[in-house]
Amino acid sequence: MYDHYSFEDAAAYQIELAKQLKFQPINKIETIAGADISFNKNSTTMYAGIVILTYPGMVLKSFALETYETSFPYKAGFLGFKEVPALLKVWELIPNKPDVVVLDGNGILHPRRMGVASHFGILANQATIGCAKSLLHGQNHQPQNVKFSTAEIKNNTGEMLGFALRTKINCAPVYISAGHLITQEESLDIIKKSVRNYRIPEPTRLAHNLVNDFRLGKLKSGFHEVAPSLTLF
DNA sequence: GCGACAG
DNA sequence: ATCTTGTCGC
Repeated sequence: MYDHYSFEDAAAYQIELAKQLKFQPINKIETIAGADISFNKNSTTMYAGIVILTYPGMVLKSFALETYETSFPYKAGFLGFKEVPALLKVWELIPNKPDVVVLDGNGILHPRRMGVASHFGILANQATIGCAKSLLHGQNHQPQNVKFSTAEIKNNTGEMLGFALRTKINCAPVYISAGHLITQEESLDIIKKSVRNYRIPEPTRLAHNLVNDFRLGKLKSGFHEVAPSLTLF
């Protein structure tokens, strides 16, 4: 899909896509999804997966897995070109779309406001949140070593582009930013409510686990419903 | 030119 | 991202 794009073309395309970004609160959230990619080093095969869980219960309900071929290389600032095409393919397998999707990477916390979460959000016309494990753009003070302590991230212009969030004591923070069709504050709130006992919030953590099992042949492609566990009685 | 650099 | 052993801390 983007295999023939030069980085110069890609940057111009990101600037155009960014003009379509919209930030508004989500009315009601009952389901949240996590999306991620896994691949073997030096391979063009991408193993994409999207998991859907209840919100705020964080109970896994279903998940979709699919492969996609791409030769677009990884380059800081252009992650969407490598991952979004594969994610859009798995996205089609989901019958009932979730209320919001969390991506492993940034939203508008990006030099051209078009991180992988914003990129996917625009193309899928879907509310998205970016949750990165390391900082790509901007600067911030270190949040206190207290659970859910935050620090604003600003760029050299002074624009507030996201938050560093300490999801677990003694662990490095994660970086949250709005992707599309959501606000910065709501993105932060939703991620806080999606954290359990790990540094990585449940949507992205489970997506990462399943996509890795998929790559290792432990799971097959397609849409899967998870048998409801009877917590009752 | 120098340093930074999601996954 | 993936590969990969030991090691530090709760």
